[in-house]
Amino acid sequence: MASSRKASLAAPDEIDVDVDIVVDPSPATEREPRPKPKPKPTARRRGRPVDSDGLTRERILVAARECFAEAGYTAASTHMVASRVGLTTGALYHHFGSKRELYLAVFTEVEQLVDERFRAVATPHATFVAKVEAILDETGRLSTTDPAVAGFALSVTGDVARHPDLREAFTSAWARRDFFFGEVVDAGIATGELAAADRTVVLDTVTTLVTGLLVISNGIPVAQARAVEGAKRLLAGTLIVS
Amino acid sequence: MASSRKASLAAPDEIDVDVDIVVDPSPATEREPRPKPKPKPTARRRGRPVDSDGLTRERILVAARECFAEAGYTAASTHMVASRVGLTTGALYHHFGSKRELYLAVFTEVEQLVDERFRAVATPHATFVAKVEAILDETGRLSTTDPAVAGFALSVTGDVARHPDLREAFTSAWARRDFFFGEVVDAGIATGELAAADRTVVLDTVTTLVTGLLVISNGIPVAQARAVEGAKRLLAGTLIVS
Amino acid sequence: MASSRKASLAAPDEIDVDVDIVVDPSPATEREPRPKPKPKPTARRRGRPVDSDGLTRERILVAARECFAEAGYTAASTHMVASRVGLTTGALYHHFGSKRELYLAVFTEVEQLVDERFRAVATPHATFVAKVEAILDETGRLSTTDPAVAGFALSVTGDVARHPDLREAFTSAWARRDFFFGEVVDAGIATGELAAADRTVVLDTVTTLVTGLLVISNGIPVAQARAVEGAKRLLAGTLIVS
Amino acid sequence: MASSRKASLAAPDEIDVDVDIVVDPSPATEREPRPKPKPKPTARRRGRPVDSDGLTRERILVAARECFAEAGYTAASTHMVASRVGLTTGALYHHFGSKRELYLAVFTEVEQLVDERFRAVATPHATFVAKVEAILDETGRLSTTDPAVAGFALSVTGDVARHPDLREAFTSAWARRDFFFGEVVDAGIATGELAAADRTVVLDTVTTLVTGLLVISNGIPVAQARAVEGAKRLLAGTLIVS
DNA sequence: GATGAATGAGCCTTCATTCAT
DNA sequence: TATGAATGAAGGCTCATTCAT
Repeated sequence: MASSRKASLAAPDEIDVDVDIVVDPSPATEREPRPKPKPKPTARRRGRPVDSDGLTRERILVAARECFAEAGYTAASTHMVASRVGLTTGALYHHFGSKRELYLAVFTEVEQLVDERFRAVATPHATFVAKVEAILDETGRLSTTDPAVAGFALSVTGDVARHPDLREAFTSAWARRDFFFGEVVDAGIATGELAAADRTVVLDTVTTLVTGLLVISNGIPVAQARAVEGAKRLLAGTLIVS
Repeated sequence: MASSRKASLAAPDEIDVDVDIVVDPSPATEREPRPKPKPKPTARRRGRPVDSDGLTRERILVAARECFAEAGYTAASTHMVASRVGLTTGALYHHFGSKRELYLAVFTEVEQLVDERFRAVATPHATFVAKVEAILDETGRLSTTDPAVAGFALSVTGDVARHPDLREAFTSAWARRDFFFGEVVDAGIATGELAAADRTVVLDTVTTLVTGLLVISNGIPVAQARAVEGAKRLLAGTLIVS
Repeated sequence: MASSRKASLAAPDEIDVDVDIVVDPSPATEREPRPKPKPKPTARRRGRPVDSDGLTRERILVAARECFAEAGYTAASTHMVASRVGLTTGALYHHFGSKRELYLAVFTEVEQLVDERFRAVATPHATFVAKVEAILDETGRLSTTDPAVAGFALSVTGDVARHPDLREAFTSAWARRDFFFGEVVDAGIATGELAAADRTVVLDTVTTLVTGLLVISNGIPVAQARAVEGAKRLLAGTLIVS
Repeated sequence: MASSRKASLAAPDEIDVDVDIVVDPSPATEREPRPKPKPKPTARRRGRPVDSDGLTRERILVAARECFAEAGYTAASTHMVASRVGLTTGALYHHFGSKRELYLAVFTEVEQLVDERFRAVATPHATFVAKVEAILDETGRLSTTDPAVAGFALSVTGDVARHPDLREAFTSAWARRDFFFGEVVDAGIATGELAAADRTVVLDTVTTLVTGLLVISNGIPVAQARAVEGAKRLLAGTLIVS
């Protein structure tokens, strides 16, 4: 209800082109009790909702993930998250103690999800190159099917750097991913693809690639697809004729 | 006319309020982009020496760069910038019409600086690989000597994605860098190092690498150094034994 | 909020009523988890069905008294009270219609209790001075044994002044105490200790002393003890050598 | 600064204030454009051009004093203070960093004022009794001419007990007053009116009396006047016939 | 009777921005 | 040019209260 007002500005350059930043596929304009199969147009009543299904917490997490991905920690407001779920900010605090806590919860969930996906696609393969290729592919897939996850993953870097109090969970998560990537590299050393001395170098290189892909995806999806291919060919040694 | 707002955005409404308006006698329909008659002192006119103005302006830009790099667009406050220069926020508005304008100015400057540095180190080399290696090295150097620049470069990705109204300058800048990287790739095609058909793939791959390095640098500098090495060896084909 | 679901507790055999379960002097100290409803197996029921209501109600009153004493009307939240009893705020509303009503209930109870204690210690004595001394002593005792009562008694003054809608009960209570103190003074007039003309002066002076003691006690207990002695000696005329 | 606090605590409370009851004839009720800045001879200190309107700060302090006196720390909102001065809450923060800081500033000012007044009236007298009588009289005068000061002075006890972070200034202030009262008592010992052994007892008794008067004044002004008389006669030994 | 979920108002605080000086 | 004061819109969070279950 507060809104209205900026109507006046309306971006004159409606033309807008290209880029078109990612954006969540499910708009959820505002205020709509959205993910509900049964919309129930009436404004929410004061007490406990009739259709409470216990999924609210999960819905909040999803909305929060999108918001943080789209706007970052600071710019994403609790109101933004709440209204996307069709709640008031107060209700959010019934489920999460603070914005920070909410962020951390989203973080944990996302981090776990990404870790699982990477692990799932990499494990079946035997060689380092095959594993990394699978990871790169998965990175692309992730950005496509789950833009919010990718967006969030990107946001994290900046958000955490800026808000020291978010760092706690981040550190452990980063360690976990590092650990996983480490396993991949070690597999390469085992197969002889990599020199043991190059362990950290390779580790950081892979991390850089994946990070770069994640960032790129937030801008131009097509570019990411090509970059994935390029990265794979770089690994395979078929990109540069030499 | 219902302001057609891209449903896509969802981002916060930072958009400058546009309260604007001085008593505008013209009908409301007019949608002036902003009656700001900013002088745009970029182009020096009349031999008039910049009277300290240029000096303060530059100091503000430097401070702003740091702030935006450290905190991101939303979280960096005008006060933070002003106080770093030893001014009050009000004074800022003598040099820049708004936070957004300031950001754009910083952006332009940084983008130009980065472009110049990349160009400077790449040009002397003849081959694609050599050029890219030089760029990668320069990326590392940049992060070390000019963390604010690197930080800002990183922030940009997120900030721009989140604040549609910042996009304008971003698009052109991105195009410029793309253009430069395009030249580098073309050089590779000319030397036969790359297949013409791979142009875009390589372009995006290089971009991804550089982007990844920039992001990484904001977290663990050491990792970046190693990643630079790894990336170079990847290009050279000496990272993976195969 | 973490708040693990309490599910359990239940305690079906809550029927017991007993005499009155004196106010448990050591209720949940602070936000501690729920105070575990003590089973009290040897429940013996009286003829009344007493549905445990009286019990919970009393526990709430005790907790509320403490909270209001500690934090004042505004700052004491319903949550603070509820959690101290091991309930949710919603449950509070089963026993009291509103925070205000709860406050009023506590008020009435406390006021009555104080009145009774003062009356009990003063009555046995015959002279004004003896009665007042007894009251002063009792004030000290009250602050020590029942800090919550003393704290609340003090709080009242301010809370009532600030929240006009609480005034109703206050007025009558004040009248009651005034009435009692009036009796004490009248006793003094009867014995010839006081001049009839001084009635109101003495009345207000005694009130002031007691009030002062109550306030002081909330800060430094020791000081109160000394003040009690001082006041008594002032009455006895042995404080100032003259 | 720990200030001995009883573990059992129970803390005091908002003590009161009540200035109201009668329509407060004071300042701009709400939204008033701005009370004409009464030309208090701007004693511009130091050449520093603090600007002409150094009065706003003072106006805020006055309003805050009233608000805190009337409502206590918790219940007095920044909005309440701001609107009374004809400002928005935001403006408050231009002058005081936080509500707490504002409170502390008011506190310091009030404490100083009270101290000065007490000192001023007590000093001229030679005997303990005379000094105390003067103080008691001044307490009454204070409550009448400056209800906000008296109200605030009273509120302090409760507010400080409840908000530990306000304690800092309080402790020192309390010490200061104690010190002054100590001097008064010492004067009594010097004149032989008091036994040296009774020092603390007398000290606490006087404090209790003054405190009680302050509290009472917030409720029924007339009662206070009578209590002042009663207290003086108690000291003089003419209240009780004996 | 009690819980859990929700609301809506209000609070403290921050911030971009304006404007008189 | 620069400052200082001020505004108005949020923002994060708390709270009394309501109700379906």
